[in-house]
Amino acid sequence: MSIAASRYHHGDLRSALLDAATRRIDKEGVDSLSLRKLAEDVGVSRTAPYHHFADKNTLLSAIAAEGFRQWHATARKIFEQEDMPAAARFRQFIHEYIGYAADHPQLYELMFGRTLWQAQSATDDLKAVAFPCFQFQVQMTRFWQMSGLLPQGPEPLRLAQVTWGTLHGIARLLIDGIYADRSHIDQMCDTAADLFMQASVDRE
Amino acid sequence: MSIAASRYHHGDLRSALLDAATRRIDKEGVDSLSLRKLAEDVGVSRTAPYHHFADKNTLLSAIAAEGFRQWHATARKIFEQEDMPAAARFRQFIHEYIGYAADHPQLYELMFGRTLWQAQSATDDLKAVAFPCFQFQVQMTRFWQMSGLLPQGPEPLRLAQVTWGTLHGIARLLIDGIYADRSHIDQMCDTAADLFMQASVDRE
DNA sequence: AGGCTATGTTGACACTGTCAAGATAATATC
DNA sequence: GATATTATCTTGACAGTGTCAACATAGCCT
Repeated sequence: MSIAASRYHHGDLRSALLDAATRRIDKEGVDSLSLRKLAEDVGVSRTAPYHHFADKNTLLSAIAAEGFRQWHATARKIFEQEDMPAAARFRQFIHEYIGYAADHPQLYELMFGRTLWQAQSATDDLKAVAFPCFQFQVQMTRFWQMSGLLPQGPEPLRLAQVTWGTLHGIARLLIDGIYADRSHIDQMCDTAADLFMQASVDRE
Repeated sequence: MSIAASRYHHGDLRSALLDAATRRIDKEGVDSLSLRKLAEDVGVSRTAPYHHFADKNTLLSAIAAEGFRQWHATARKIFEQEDMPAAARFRQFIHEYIGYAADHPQLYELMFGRTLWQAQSATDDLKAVAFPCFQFQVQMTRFWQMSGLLPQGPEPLRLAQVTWGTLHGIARLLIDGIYADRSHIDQMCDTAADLFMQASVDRE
């Protein structure tokens, strides 16, 4: 029982799986992740994971959920820097969002990609973490509208869908390598920020 | 030789495969498409497709390429309606783009998703069709900038990446069912259009 | 000590993409 | 028109996948 490697019960297989999976996803992407390779990584038989996750999808959902928790915390931190002017925070938020996606492309893909969302495969657990994250986006948008940073005409939800859509779209074009690459990141972020903020200037 | 069903050589297996695949993708999505089911659909053995496509990826690329050809033609048609004011054309373009994505979600996913682009799996053939399509987006952006519809500050390429990113992002949020659904489409499009065009108003 | 439950194991199944080798038909060549 | 070449299609095989069923082990509670 003393030597960790030689015991029958792993001890903390659940987190070991999550760790290994996260590492593998980060390296090779969601698609090439197999439960069997994963089990081997951790030194356990093929079907052992099924005692901790109902199926592959549940495991992926758990990893994505952790990603949302982290991102939500980061977003909150940026948004709540009250010593910084709203416009600067807004700009920083955009850079951080795209930066997060560019730094963890595979995780971002998992969090916001069709693998989990398209066929209603997202776990209730995942939804419970993700939706507050989405709603926070709307909250921030409302604040930026009230601050005069963003145009006040559209409903916050609509505007949030569009601004977030922009960030999401840029992130995806980058990640998937479609007509955009990492060297454009900062310029793209600034262009987006300018576009949004200029749109709010009052005119008579 | 007379009865089509009973001949050894299919006749036009290549297009039959493309047709069947396109139909299946439209119905069930790219992910659940299997070459074997496809072969069965067409009434041919599992490995017959390999005489017409190097591998699954090549077949998918061919389908995506056809999608790009179609979309490029549509975009061109909208853009070249010279009797219509530029602003209206711009707005229509946005609606059509999102509409196209919403009407053919699975094809859109294939065309712009990681399946083909992420791991450099896109065929040279596909790239040859897709890149002009991307570049057309930049061309249009430049025109809209010169027409005063879009802000003239940023480089056309950067601005195109951002505006296209917005459309792409909205499309993906819709398709993947992330905090947006079909009933929001028109409002989202108009919000985006307003946002972009308002940003171009001169101010002193 | 006994039994219950959580956790691990091997075996099996249906499914996938793809390669190799052989069969057949259309086509080109003499 | 006979023959050879080539395009096309077939079956067989392999390694890989997710997941279920049946069984084994160990930890914990009474």
